[in-house]
Amino acid sequence: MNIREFLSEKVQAAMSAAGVPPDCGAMVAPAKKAGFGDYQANGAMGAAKKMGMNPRELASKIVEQLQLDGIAEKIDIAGPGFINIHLAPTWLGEQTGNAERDPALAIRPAAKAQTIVVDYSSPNLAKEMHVGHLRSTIIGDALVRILERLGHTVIRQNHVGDWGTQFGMLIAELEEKLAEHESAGMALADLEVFYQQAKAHFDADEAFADKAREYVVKLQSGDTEVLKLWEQFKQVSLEHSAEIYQKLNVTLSEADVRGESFYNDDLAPIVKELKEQGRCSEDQGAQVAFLQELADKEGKPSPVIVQKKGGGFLYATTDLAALRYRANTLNADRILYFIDARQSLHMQQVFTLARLAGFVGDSVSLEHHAFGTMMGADGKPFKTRSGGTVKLSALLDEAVERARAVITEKNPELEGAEEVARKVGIGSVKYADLSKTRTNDYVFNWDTMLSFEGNTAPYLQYAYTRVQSLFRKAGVDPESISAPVVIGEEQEKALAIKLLQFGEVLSQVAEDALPHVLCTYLYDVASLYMRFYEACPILKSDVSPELRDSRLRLCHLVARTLATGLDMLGIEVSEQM
RNA sequence: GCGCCCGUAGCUCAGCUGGAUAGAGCAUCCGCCUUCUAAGCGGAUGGUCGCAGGUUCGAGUCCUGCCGGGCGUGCCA
Repeated sequence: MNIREFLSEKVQAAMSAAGVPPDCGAMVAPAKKAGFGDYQANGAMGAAKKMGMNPRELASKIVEQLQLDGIAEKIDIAGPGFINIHLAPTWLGEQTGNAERDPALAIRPAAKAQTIVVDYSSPNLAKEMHVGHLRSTIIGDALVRILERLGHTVIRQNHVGDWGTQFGMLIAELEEKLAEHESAGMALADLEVFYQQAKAHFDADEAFADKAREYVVKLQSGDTEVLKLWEQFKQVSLEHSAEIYQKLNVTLSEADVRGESFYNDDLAPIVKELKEQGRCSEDQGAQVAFLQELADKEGKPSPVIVQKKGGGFLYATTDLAALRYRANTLNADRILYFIDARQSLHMQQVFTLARLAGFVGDSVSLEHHAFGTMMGADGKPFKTRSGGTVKLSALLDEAVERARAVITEKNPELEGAEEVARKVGIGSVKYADLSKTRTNDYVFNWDTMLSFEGNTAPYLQYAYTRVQSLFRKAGVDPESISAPVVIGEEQEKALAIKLLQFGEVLSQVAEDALPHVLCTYLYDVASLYMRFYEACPILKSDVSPELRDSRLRLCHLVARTLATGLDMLGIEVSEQM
């Protein structure tokens, strides 16, 4: 049940019956404040304006036509012409009962199942994943889970950085380590250190630098020995990433890796085709496409270099190849990119050029979902005191450590505390990032990221365990309860309405790619549940069996909504904590 | 210079197609555990929504200008 959609249709029908032109929207939305009903329709005011009528008068005409028998218990008109709808508890009870019984939680799959390519995480294999990779990885993964849940075919693409000049240096360094009888795994145990060593070596040793440059050329021309070294490097680095993904509970696997190197053979043909189409031309020795579509105020076109002076290719070329592959070979209807906002112009250029060149059809939706840079407390890009970046694995370990300490303090008897600490710690870090929508820069803070109170993952996880605890104590299988759901107390009503909005929230999140909307929703559910829990006794002796069962069913729907919603965010729940 | 993003409570952030008295969390203060898990609940304090105009029945939301911050802006990705 999508209440909003349902009421919209009803109000729309009443509006046309009242003589309102069809282009005036019903403007139905959940009421902003208690006291204004449960849902409000704001369309009357705009329509009255258009029709030259008194808005309150028109509102009352619409209300006369509004057929909500059995659905609304009261409809009133307030202020300049707001129509406030008070839903009937009996109807809400029925709807909630239906949702509780439905294995799909009354979530309807998307009207049209699409093929959606999601580009996310995409770390540079030359270095270890750091906190800056968190957003792309986590937000992308949440979207992937949500889209799949709604029935779409999702193709994950981990566009790892596994190509380019720096790899010559890294491979040359690796070769020397291997000659010293070190295994690749050992030499690359710490990618950060290895990278720094290689860089230092490169800067200090002229002969080594020459070899590094030579290896770049050999790599690109397919030299088997060099390729073998590269493969080894890549393998060890991917294992590092896989470890992080597992810790993070992210669904990416090695099968989703489609790195830059994958498109190597497509680059020359891409440029060739652009040339043939007359979309790029030589300028200062490079091949450049000038995009009039992205011209500035003075009409100066936006330049995109697709081939360097020396003949080498750039990331724009690679991204064009990737776009073509995703649109044509993977047959995407939508292609989503979860990448840093600093690449906004680049993405815009590539999207524009790909469309112009016909690499991507008009029907394919290209979406760059950008987010800002992680900043330190000083307002500068986030670094540790020593100037390095914070490794993702260190952050996650710290999070689990802190969660363990809290558990020891709050619930020393807890069985499986280690597992719970993991879920709470990791969940906190993920939720802290997922719950913010900021497209601009955001500040990294250990304490807010690892807080376990208020609007955090543990709050939601805790609400879930409270429900589970009730069922353990009652010794009842929630599926076996047959009593109807009866909505009596205001806390029950508020909770029921919120629970029925799950589906509409998911559709919005899928469309706008904004997981924080789901976070806010789940927090609301948990919060309303806590209030309900305080106000409405369930297993106490003075509660009638019918009321007890009704409330247990409400609890059951809460638990399933929270578990399902958190799962879509990639956050796990525990039976106890 | 030009372009993109942003400016909401002491701090971190919500605010959906413009709607009613701008909301949470943290922090601070006051209450609530002999009965369903206190990682909780109730209450209080706290805001010229950067500034100035404009559009209209109505603007945090849309438009213009300014101030402030971040990022990008031809051969790294």
